[in-house]
Amino acid sequence: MLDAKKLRNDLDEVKEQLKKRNEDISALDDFTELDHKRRNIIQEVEELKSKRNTVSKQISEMKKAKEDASEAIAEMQEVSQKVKELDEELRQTAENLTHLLLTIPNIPHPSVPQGEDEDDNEEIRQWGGTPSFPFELKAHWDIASELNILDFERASKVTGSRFVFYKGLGARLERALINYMMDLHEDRHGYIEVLPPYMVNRDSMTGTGQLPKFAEDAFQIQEEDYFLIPTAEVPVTNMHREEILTDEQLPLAYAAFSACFRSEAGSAGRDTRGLIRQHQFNKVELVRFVRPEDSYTELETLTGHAEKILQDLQLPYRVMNMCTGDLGFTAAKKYDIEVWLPSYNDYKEISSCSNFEAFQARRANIRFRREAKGKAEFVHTLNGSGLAVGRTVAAILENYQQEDGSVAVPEVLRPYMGERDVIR
RNA sequence: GGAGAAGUACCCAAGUGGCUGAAGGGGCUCCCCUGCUAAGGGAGUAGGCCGUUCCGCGGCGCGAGGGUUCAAAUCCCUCCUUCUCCGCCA
Repeated sequence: MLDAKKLRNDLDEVKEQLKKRNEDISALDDFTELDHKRRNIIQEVEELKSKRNTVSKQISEMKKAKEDASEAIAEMQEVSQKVKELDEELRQTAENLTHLLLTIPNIPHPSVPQGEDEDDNEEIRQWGGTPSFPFELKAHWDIASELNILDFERASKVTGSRFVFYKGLGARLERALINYMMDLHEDRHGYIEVLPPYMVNRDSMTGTGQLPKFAEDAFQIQEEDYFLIPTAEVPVTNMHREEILTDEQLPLAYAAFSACFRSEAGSAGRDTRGLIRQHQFNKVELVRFVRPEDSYTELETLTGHAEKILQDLQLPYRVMNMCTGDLGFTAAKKYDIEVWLPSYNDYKEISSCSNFEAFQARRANIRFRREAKGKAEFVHTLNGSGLAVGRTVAAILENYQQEDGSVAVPEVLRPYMGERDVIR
């Protein structure tokens, strides 16, 4: 959510900034009118309430003095009726205004390259080069089925398409990665470990920006107004919804492992094979609450924490600075980390590291105070995958495949794999 | 899931319709007093949000949302959370 005061003062400038996103922002045209209407009603209704408060007190005194107050009471009956009508009108107007604000995307940071779509994203750096294979390489789903460590067929029988059973050393590899990532972030990068709820309520989904605009991307629980989390970002960021943090608490950093659930609406036919696009997948998510002035150096720190995993795993990757047209609704700036997938002969997103500035904090009302008596300010929130576990498994299977069909185990994972050095 | 009880400020807590724009404690901050400390005395402690003609004024705030009333922490309804007991369960 953007700052209503900023929209009031610099609407044209905001529009100019948002145009770069290549998105429909015509809803903003109604802002000024709604904002004025709201403030006019407030003035009118508060004047009446003030009068009512004063006269009510007089009525009380008149009654005590045994005077006749019926005239004043009759008058206040009318005032109260009017107040009721105006309050309703105000509620309606404020709701419209809030809804409008909730559907306007974040303003891109000046360091975000301007562009229309993913082709305009800017490569920041590469790591690890691209490996060549002296034999015919296989896609991870073929490697996995030959090793009997992933079972897509039975998962579609038991549930449906885009679900998977991990089996044997496949399941072990997934679990090893989760433990490896969590240990690293907790022990070396200073994150507090969190195991969050996998369902959240509507306010939480609104706080981080999944609702109201992107309802079709989420799975919703029928009996309750709950949603399966599409990422641990939602429960973890919302942990501090409606809170005022102290300055000493910042920067506050959480690492959370969770399953993630996405309906993948509109992705029919894309990445249909393998682990890349599932309705349920595991992810380790890093979430940071920081002082506004620190958020851009924090974004670099956060991205570095995610990159460290890939470096330890010796997986080639590149870091992309997402352009204005590919930024996503909530981010002011976003780096995608893309891992090399030999079967795609291309890089594929494995982590997304974003600075939301105050966009989520304003929606979720997460603030901090620099001094005990100081004014509460919005924090900046950031998050990034560290990493998507399923895609990491895919990358390991493909990059570590060997001619005989086996897969070498990355060295850092061996302690987590019962000291095995190969999956065969 | 059933039955009961409770949600008031940083914490505890009084409060059954109008001097409650919330008593009283505790804690915290500042001051006084006594070599230091403890004890004692005094003052402050509703923040937050919203509006505004912004060193001021006004509105809303007693779990949340509605309702009754000239007037609601107080009466009524719905919901949420916590606690106790029962049931079920990993």
